[in-house]
Amino acid sequence: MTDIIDGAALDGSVIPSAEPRTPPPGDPHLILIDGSGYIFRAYHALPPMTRPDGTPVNAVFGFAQMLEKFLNQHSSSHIAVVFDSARQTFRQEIYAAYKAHRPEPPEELIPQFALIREATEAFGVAQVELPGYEADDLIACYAKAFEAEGGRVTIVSSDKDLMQLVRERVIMLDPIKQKPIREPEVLEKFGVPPNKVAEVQALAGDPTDNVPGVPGIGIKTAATLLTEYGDLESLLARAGEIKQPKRRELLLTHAEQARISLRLVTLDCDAPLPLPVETLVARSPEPVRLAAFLAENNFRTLLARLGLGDGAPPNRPRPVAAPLADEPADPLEIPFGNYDCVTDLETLKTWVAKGRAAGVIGLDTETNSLDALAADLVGICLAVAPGKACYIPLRHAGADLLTESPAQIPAEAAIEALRPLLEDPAVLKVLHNAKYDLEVLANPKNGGIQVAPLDDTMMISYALEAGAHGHGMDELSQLHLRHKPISFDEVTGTGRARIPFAHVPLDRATAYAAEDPDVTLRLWHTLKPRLREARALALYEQVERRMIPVLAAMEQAGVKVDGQELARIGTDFGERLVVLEAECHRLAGRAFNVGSPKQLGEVLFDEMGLKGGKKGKTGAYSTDASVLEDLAAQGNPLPRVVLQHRQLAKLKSTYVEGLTAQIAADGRVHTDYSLASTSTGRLASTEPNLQNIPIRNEEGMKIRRAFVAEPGHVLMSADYSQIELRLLAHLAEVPTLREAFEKGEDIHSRTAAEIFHLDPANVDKEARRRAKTINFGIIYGMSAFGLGGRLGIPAGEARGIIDAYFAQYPGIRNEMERLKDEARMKGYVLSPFGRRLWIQDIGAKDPVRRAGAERQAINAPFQGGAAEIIKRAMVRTPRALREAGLKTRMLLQVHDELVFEVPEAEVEAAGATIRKVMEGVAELRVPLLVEVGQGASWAEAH
DNA sequence: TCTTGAGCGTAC
DNA sequence: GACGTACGCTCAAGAT
Repeated sequence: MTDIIDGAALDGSVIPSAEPRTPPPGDPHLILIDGSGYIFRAYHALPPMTRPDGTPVNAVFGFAQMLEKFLNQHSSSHIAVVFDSARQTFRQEIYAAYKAHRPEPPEELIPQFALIREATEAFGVAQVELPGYEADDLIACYAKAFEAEGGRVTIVSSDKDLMQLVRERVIMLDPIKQKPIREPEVLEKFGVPPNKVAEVQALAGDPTDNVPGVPGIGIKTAATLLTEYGDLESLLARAGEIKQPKRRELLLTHAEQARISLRLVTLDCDAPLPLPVETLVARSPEPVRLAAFLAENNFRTLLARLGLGDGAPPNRPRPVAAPLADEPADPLEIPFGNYDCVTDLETLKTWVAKGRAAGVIGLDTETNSLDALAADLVGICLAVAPGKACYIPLRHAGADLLTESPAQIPAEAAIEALRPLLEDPAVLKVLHNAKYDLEVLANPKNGGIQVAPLDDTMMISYALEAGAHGHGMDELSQLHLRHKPISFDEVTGTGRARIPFAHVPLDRATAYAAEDPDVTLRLWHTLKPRLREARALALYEQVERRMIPVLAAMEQAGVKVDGQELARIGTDFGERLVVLEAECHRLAGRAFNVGSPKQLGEVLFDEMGLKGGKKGKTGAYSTDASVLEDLAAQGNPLPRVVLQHRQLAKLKSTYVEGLTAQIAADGRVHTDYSLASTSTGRLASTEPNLQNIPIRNEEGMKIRRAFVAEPGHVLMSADYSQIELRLLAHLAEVPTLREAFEKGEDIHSRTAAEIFHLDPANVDKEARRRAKTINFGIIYGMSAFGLGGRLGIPAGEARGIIDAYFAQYPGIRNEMERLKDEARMKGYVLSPFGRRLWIQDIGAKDPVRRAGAERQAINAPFQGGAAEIIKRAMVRTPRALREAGLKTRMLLQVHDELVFEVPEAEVEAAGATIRKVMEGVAELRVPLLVEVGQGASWAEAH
């Protein structure tokens, strides 16, 4: 399962270095614009210009003007502008003087670089850069990748260094002379074909880049020599044979310099691709965005030329380099609806062809179940462009038993026709909540399709705006597209009137179903570019997107649960509950429902006269555990019995019965992890929730013993020790806590010694308990009142402890204040790895709500940082296990713990591999420590 | 009869 | 008012 994405989305390079494919229809053509060349020319060609706010913009204006003109004159299926992203590259390591005398860019140009990137995005053109690589290298990489896919490539640049890339399907275009450069032009310039250009340059050198070459040898001589000797190495090897003594001497003396020069001028075409080739697909600019950009920079002539000026549209700008000639320019104006229902194979094939030509498609499935692992595929929907979508019914039935099934393509035939598209490494599939559809389609009964490569708009939204709002498709559609999609309930009805989707008439099914991939594709166009702007692209590509197949595999694997054991526990609990209930009734003097807090409150407070005020806005008595504990301490026996009843009732209903109902035919329980439901980046687990299985007391532990391994296997648990406190020591830079973690000391004892000024040997249990409470309380933003309540001491005394804590650890207080300020200023706080965690209510007038938001702001980075660390471990561990030749499977994640099923023979190797990955996944200022255990059950693995 | 929210308790 | 993040169960009241 993980394999389908691994090679693709993971490193950004979806293009395998396989045989060239048959070119898809529609002439795949990638235009790569050398952004640096454009910038340089724009800057020097135009006199200084500034915006009203004083920002220099002459290069931005020139760049935008040139780009607009170019897009107006050329069109292609794919396009990108490539920028340099480093002064320090591998070339400086080879030869320190490389480009050493290049002056720093002029001061007025520096603030314009960012604006130029904005301009590129505003025109709807992808921009590519990669730290440590020059634009030329990236151009080489993308040319190679696209050519391997059967496409052709045009490089727009006048940089002669790029001429080495010219070949049959790769040409250059000189942007000044508007002249194509093919092999003859290269031959004319260098006297050799393109594949020898680098060697000529290696001999001749290049003063502008400080490439030394061999003194006294120019391009002409170099070409002659290479033609005679074949290649540089042969020439250097046989230099002694050269007749002219001077030339011979020079070559012999400077042979090594020539070799170094060759490495400097040879472009590196094996760099990772920062963006998948598919995302470079040409698209029309969003008029609103483009107009906003042009207006912001006061580019009125361009606004006017594009028909975007004041009182602009109705005159829509013409499509610029649009992939489909008949696509209108503004996605917001393309109507929803009017979708095709595909019921014959010929039509389906045309949709498959359209999808391949588009390179990016929206995809969604319709099924008969929310449970991905159980669902039968009922239909598939595709979108090939905004507004162009279809529904392909596969297993629709008549509305009732008397009505015949509607005509549709036999499911197997349709699936086989779609498989090449859905598995095509050159077609990016965009889904919303991809994990679900991946699992449905991977199921053999639904075709066993391995969808790749993919993007997930839910995860894109989550990477951008966790905590700001939900990430369901309907919500995002209304938020970003101002469109309310047809709801599922509208189509199927609700309650007992609900009909299975397979029975919905095809016209209504199509109107609903095809809208989903249409919305998804439009959301992708809107949201994907924002990842870069929010500095969230790496988070999305390297963590969130990779989690999808990892979690799918974990869900599919499931964990074995001993149903008979659960049944025995349930019987035991049931018998004891009967006794406890009778005892409650006896102590109350009457029968009542012990499970009803309302009735219990009446018994305890109205009838028995115990004291304990009201709570909550409903005015009801609170009867929670802390209240009952207090009452029990007063000497009344009933609360104690109720507490015991509550505990067993909880275990029986939620864990014994709830869990038993979830055991699948394979004897295992398959949870559903949600990837985008928390505000901090944590996962959540549902149906069943396997992240809150009891562990803290003996009765609860019995449940955990029912989680077992297959025969011949053990369960292995690996959990991060004190990860959030380590993050506290890391983020707040607390030297003494760092030292304690480095030495492996007991962190709470160390804290106790420091805040209570005790000799470490004299820290007793109570002091340690208080220190532990405050350590965790800090991470939760706890107040003196809360701490006092927790410790059972007056708030004043708790205040003293907190003051002592902050006096000892001023860095922590500073960090807490900084986080609150950050949230107030920006509306979000940054996690330790840069994720934006949005905080609701931080600007609320209501002080209660605002205080709550401040606690969230304090807690979110710690919780979110820990979540990110374990996610990184999760995307690496399966691969590491595989590469170690192990069959160990990762089954569960519980926030700071991973659970594996390990063949007995692999225990040692798996433990070592897992620990190594988990501990090495982040470099903090304190070490990460992972505790590993194993046993026949989850209880024993701890 | 079904849906919804409160109250409670489980985990990290 | 007072400790962050989740999910699921039962009860009870209100909607259908």
